[in-house]
Amino acid sequence: MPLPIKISEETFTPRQQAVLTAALDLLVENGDGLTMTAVARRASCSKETLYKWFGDRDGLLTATVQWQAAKVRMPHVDRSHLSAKVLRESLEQFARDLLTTIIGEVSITLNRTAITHAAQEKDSLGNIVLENGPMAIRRRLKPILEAARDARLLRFNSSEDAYRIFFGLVVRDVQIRLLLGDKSLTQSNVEANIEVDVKAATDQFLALHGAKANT
Amino acid sequence: MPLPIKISEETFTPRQQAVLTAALDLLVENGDGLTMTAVARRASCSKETLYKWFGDRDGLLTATVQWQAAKVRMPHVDRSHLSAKVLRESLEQFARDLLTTIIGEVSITLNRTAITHAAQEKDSLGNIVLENGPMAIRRRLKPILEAARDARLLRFNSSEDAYRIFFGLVVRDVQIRLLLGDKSLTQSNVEANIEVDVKAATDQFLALHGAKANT
DNA sequence: GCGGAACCGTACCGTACGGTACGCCTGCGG
DNA sequence: CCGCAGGCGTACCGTACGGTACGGTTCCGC
Repeated sequence: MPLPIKISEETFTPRQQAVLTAALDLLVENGDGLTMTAVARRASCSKETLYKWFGDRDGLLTATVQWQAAKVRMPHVDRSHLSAKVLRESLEQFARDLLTTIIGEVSITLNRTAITHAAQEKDSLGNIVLENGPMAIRRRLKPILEAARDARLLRFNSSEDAYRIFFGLVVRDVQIRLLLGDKSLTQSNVEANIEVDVKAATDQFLALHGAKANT
Repeated sequence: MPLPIKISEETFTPRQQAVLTAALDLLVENGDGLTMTAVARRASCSKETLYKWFGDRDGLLTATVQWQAAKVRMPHVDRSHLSAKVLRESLEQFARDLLTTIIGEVSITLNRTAITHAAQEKDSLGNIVLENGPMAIRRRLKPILEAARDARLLRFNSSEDAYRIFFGLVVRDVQIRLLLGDKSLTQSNVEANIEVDVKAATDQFLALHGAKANT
């Protein structure tokens, strides 16, 4: 029973959401130690119920990832009143949300799980994470970039390229290092520098693509 | 039996390397379908031998990752004759090597394996990949950046920051998308654009940190 | 109060796989 | 020719876990 790519709102009953929460907690705690027995015990439900609701282990995993991934909220920017100031603030907000998200335990766990899954010819989890992560940001950011270009606040040829540059400037090596378990990048460590990094990335992006840029 | 972080050269006999090759092939083909039985069959050796040589499954995995990761070679740059042209070419070479590496099947497999491993309180594989990937690049790149700053070819405050910006500009969202199994990023797809991306990333980096940059 | 649906808890089954034991072959030093 | 070390192949064991079955309990509609 393949779940839909898009989760609207009440795809799951409260009880089911409690189960998914338990599953996610286990995932965050134990890495992939997500066994059906453990979830059942944690959620105080029977394995039979799990199988009835989610089909099999993969279904439970998919539902969990999907449900959590959909929780990521993007900032909403008013495109009609774009000024240099508003643009900068919007970019900073995007950078801040992006950084805050990727350094979170939940995001790390979800990405790890999806990557593990992708290592087995199964791309469903990867697609969900992609769709709710990078692609969601892209969908939100590109219109803003294009509006800013129309307003002569930015210069670039391809909004796709511009988005990817922004992504790179914000994320850099932070995500891959966290995914690989780099001990020298503690969450608090990165967290403390978020504002600095956000500002730096925005400055750099504007230096490259701002109206006054010579590129 | 923890293996040393650094592999010099003949840590493994040719026969052992054949086994590791088989293990890596299985890893690339089957994702994590690396079972001891499969490796033994592929390498035409007995499981008992595997355990004698590598201790346990983790040891075999570690040896495989370590052995392969150490094969990544970094470009060597002559720091004494830095000119704007040499610097640009060096940066492009770094970008090219970095991109070429991360889009390779082997790199994707190794990173996925290490990330899966990191999802279970085990950071050994992650450390190996980090050490031979991002950190190796950093070690090589930073001296060059600093030399270029001394030669007034670059401007920046922190060479650490400069390295990370370069990394971000080169890698962007390519690696995470590949790790997540993004179908719209085929290897040939990315490969065809390497030269364009390399040039773009270098241009952008120099625009930000080149001597004439206003930042 | 009653029947049934949903669900909990637990016992159970089958399998896959990590790890071990053993029999056999080969090559080599004496 | 003998003994033995190294290694191959295979059979075997124990366990963990996915998936199923079933008895008992709660809750809801009637």
